[in-house]
Amino acid sequence: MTLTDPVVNPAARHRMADMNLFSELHHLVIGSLNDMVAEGALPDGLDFANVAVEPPRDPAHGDMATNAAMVLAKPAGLKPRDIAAGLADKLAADPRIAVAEVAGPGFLNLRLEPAAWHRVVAAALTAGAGFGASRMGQGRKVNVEYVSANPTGPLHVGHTRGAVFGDALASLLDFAGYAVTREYYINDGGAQVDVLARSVYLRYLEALGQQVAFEDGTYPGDYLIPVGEALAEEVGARWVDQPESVWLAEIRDFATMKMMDMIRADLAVLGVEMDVFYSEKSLYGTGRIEEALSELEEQGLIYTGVLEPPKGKTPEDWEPREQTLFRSTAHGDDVDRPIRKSDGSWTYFAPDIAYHYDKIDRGFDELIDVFGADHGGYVKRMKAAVSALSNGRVPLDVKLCQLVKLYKNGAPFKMSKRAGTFVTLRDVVEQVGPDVTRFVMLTRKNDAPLDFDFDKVLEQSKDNPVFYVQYAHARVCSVLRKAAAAGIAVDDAGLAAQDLTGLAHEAEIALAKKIGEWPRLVEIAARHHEPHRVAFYLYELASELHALWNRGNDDPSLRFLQEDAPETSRTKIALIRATAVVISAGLGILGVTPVEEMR
RNA sequence: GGCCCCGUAGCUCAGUGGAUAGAGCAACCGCCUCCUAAGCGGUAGGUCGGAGGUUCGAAUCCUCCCGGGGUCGCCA
Repeated sequence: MTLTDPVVNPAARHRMADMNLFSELHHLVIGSLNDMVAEGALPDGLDFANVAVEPPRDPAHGDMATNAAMVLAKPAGLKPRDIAAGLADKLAADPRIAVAEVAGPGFLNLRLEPAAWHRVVAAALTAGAGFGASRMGQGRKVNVEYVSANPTGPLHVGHTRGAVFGDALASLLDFAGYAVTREYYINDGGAQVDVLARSVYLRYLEALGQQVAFEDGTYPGDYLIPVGEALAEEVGARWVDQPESVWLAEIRDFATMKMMDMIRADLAVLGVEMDVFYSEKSLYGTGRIEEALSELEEQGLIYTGVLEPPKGKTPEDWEPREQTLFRSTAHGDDVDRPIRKSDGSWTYFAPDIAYHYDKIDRGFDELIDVFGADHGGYVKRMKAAVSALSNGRVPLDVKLCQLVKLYKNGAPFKMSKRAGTFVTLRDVVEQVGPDVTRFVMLTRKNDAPLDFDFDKVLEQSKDNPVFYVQYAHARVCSVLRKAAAAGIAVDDAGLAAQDLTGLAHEAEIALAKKIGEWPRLVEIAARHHEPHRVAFYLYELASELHALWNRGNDDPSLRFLQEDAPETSRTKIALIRATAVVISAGLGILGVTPVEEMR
């Protein structure tokens, strides 16, 4: 996926209003390069796609750096430093740029005028929660499928991570300009809901006073007791001593409905709200599965055949078997995959194909599936199916969430259904709250395992990133309250209009620069489908604020409230209020509420 | 054995094809008559698992190898 398109794009002017300094300067650089082409300083027909404007790793190299000269040197047949020098002359004429100097092998380092950073602060105050929102997605329709837990019991910790990840990713994409649908696929069509029904039947008998035994192959969980009771209340004793054929279908529907009510409530506790719950069962008997498969059949991708045994390790009960197969290898999979069981019924893969076909049919431009890491082996065949069904038009990105390891006071906390130490989503949220749960779940990349310590996540110290970020926001609010009490106006509109030329100290500019990174970070995180980047950025932003705050200890002129100097105070308050605006926006994407005080 | 993910400071982890690879913890040295010290500054700590390759430039892309985890035809 490429971010933007080239060169003289009329939309470029509008992007200026986004106040993404990086993309602004990128367009400036590209424009200058075009000028150089027009003047004959560069040959025609150069590809500027790899020209980047980025913050250098070492701040000593300035505020921005571009690799333009090094990328273009070879195709242009010129020395990188010569191109850089020519480009530097052009860029130096821009009012935002204080210094443009050639460095190293041909980097062009740019130092910006403080006013450029002041504009960032004002833009944040003006845009408020919308600061950093991007048009990158151009309204493209994205479907994010997540959680999709079997409707057979309460959500557990693993689901919690997927729920938070998927939800934050959806918010991030929304913020980046996509039209997002949050979706949950209910696996209510397979054998596991029959098991659920039998388990509920036992609880039903129990509710009617019978002694029952839970054998293997049933769910013994207490959460089914009220379901059995509710069923007994509704139908009375009429299914006692009746064969399964009489009650199975009805109890299955009843139980699935109850489970989904519970799951919805669990998600609500976490603050997750789906747009669509899509039932697997609704695909059966309606021709939807057949429709999807006939689409594949027309492409010659369905055949009857015998699979080779897995290479290396052959299962003991392996025997050659003829089955209906999907030629997923034609779309990048390693082996073809069965879509029918030997009894003629569908494998789980068949309705999944139909489900994704339906998503494509609903007009989504991109699909994202969030799965647990144990579904890794499923990725290639799903991508193959989507590729085939959409003729390669719709990309599917599958994000795998690794395990969550639980700790209590530094000691591993083993989960066991039998020992009753099964930790549910609700357990976690009730113990530490939705905000902490959500933030902590995003303090690791999705494909890295996550340690979750019930005690450490509640610790109020800088070791706890949740607290650290919240504290930064609270500190700003504290200053605003004090300022208001001193009669200083601190409304955002007024602060946005404040003259900021007084913000000149390097520690103040450093904070403004961090704020300026926000729009760029949003786009990078969205492009990678990685919401954890938002959490890490917020930590860095909070760190800049805490640093500046403490500089006030040594240097009173850096304190935000300056006695008898309300204008100076307002200037400094504009900076930290802009910081709070970004923290608030970032936390909003993560689904975390910013706190105003922490006492 | 095939496929997927991971391997970066003593520990836990960030890192967008860019310059001398970062943060937190732990260790050591400092900072509160002052907006929340629930915080901040500094010192020290690295063959980015290994070897090739692509590139002007690789922790990042490709190949192979080593180590850890996941997964592997009628469970979803």
